[in-house]
Amino acid sequence: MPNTSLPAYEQVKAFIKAQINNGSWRPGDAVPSESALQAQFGISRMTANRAVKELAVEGVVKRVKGSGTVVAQLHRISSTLQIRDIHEEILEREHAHTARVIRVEAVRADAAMAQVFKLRTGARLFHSVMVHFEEGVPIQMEDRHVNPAVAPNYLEADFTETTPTRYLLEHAPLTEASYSIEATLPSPEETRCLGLKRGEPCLVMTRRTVSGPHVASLARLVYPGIRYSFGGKFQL
Amino acid sequence: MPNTSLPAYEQVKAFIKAQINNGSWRPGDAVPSESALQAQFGISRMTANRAVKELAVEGVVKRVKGSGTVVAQLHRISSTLQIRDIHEEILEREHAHTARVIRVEAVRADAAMAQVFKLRTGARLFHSVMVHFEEGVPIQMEDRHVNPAVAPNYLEADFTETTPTRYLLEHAPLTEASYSIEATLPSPEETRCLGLKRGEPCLVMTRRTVSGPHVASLARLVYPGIRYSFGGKFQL
DNA sequence: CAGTGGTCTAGACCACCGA
DNA sequence: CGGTGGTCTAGACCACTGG
Repeated sequence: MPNTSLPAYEQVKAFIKAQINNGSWRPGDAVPSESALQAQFGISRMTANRAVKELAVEGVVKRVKGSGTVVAQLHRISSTLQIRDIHEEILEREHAHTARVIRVEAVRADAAMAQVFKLRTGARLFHSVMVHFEEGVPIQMEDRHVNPAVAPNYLEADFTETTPTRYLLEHAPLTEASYSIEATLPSPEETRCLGLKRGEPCLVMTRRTVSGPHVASLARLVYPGIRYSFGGKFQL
Repeated sequence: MPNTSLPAYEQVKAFIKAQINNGSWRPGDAVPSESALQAQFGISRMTANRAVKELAVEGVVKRVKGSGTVVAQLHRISSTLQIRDIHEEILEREHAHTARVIRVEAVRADAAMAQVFKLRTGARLFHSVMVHFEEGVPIQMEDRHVNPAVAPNYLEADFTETTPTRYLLEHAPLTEASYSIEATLPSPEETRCLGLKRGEPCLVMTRRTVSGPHVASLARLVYPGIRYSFGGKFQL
């Protein structure tokens, strides 16, 4: 009873987590039912429900309708990987963000790009290439293709003032995104623009965004492997 | 009104998401208050609260106590990065998992390792090195240090039968974990064990797990950059 | 001050599960 | 069948925000 001021459902959550952490309840063991918790803590069922439901969302317990609640088998080591606008990310570290625009142009989709955007080969696409600097140090090279249907004036945007990510989010409501992170060796141009030495590896995030019916954008974000890492934390 | 059978709170969530996705409500715009939704949908306040609260958890809207709810500024492109036992991950792809144990031993902590584990320099640690294969192809090299306090019999485990991750999860309830993902060039030993060519880059995940009062384990997981990527998806 | 979200209650009906 | 979780209601008190 360390905190009587905590909300009741938080106290119930803390109690359950404590039983799991100190080993009293092993994975697969049953967790008290909502009505049992209701009686034990002198709370209403809605409050007990909220506590257990949130633990289920966090992956700590597993609920089966009609059957009961059990401690989750493997405590998931999971974490929310935030993919954010590089501008905001740098500002949050209280650093200065600058950008150098290398290329903004209209291009024709090759077969691979056409497939990504669900357009025909040769369809018109916008293409931008730029380098982002944090405190003057190159930290990301952004090579992006954009569907003209969602941002017809993309070529006129001033990307020293706003980022493509921000521009797109403001002009095309985001409905879906997928990404992958890989390690690769950069191309000669990427090596030069990021100020890398020969053979130095990079983290590459490829990100595809969807806005309503359209595939909005495909971005290839190249980070110097030695100056950048994706990280996260998870707490039970 | 496509689905009258959907739970009421899901209908409210769908309504709000639709307004955002079709551009009627822009980032920063106010979302109707709980009492307004209550009246509009003919539901109780608890139900309206649940709908908006879940959207807040998903990052679609932002709530400020006493002030109100607004559409989130930047729709977070976020995704749960699952960090899982490599054995389960491979089985889920319906592939065969095998492992080759290279080294299992007790070592003395150097200064850096001691700091990670919050032990004194020279303290006894367990150390294991192994390679995981998917369908016979090397896919991860795992170099792991383990705190003897949480797994005193670690050296006796048969890691061709179980993975260190699984062994630790079963012997030490997990309370906290942090990780980072970087791109690096592998060491000569890693290059050899993973069957890489010279200069081929790798994804390295460094993962630290905590169990109760102890730092349980520090793992360095090396993946061939060309054969592996971390990926995820996000849907509004 | 009135309006907001945060929390909570004491009921309720339902679909589902296992015995 | 009884117990479970999933959902919902119609109230309530509180702390906080803004004008």
